[in-house]
Amino acid sequence: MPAWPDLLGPVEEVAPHLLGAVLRRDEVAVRITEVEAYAGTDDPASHSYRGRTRRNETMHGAAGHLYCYFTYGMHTCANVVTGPAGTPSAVLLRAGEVVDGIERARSRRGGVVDSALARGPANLCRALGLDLGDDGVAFDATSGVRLLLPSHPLAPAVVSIGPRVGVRQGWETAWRWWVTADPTVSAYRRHPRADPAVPGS
DNA sequence: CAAGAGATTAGG
DNA sequence: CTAATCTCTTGC
Repeated sequence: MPAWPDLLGPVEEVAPHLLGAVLRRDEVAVRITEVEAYAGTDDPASHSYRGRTRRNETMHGAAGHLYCYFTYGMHTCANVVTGPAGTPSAVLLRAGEVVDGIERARSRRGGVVDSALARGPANLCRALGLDLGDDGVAFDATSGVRLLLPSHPLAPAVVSIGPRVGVRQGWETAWRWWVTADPTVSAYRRHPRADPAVPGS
């Protein structure tokens, strides 16, 4: 029996179930309002599309771990790994609502309105104090990083679905889920040089 | 080996 | 629109 049976499964099924989950890092907790799915070698937008590297090592591990990566020379983003070991897939946590430790989150983010404290994948990490040192940690008491899944998935009526933000290849795949009209959700931005639509699709 | 792109963001 | 400047991929 895997440690996180609810996280193990096709990433496009697990991802929307993470909406409403609470990710806690010590005293700060965030209720997840926006996620994106990234799969293995068939998904051109995924870090694991071109195989295993030192950076995406955690993505190839077992479900129930945190995959943190560094990007654009300055930002950390966090994912929940959802595949069995050897099958890379993960859910990018794009935005959330700070539900505990808001004073600490404010001091880390400096000057933004509360709804923007954890808006955007890199900002969510800053609010929670997550960085590369948290890559690969398991969700358990000893790591200080915990994940509380909702007892029931959010009703489909309050969930919106659309294309992933900022990806150049595979942008047509509607693998982004967010809580409809939630003020903490980030704005959609197309990649400046997104691949043209495939004719006939 | 050098250059470019990237699951981003804040600031003009 | 640009800079910030890490990690990996692509091109010469």
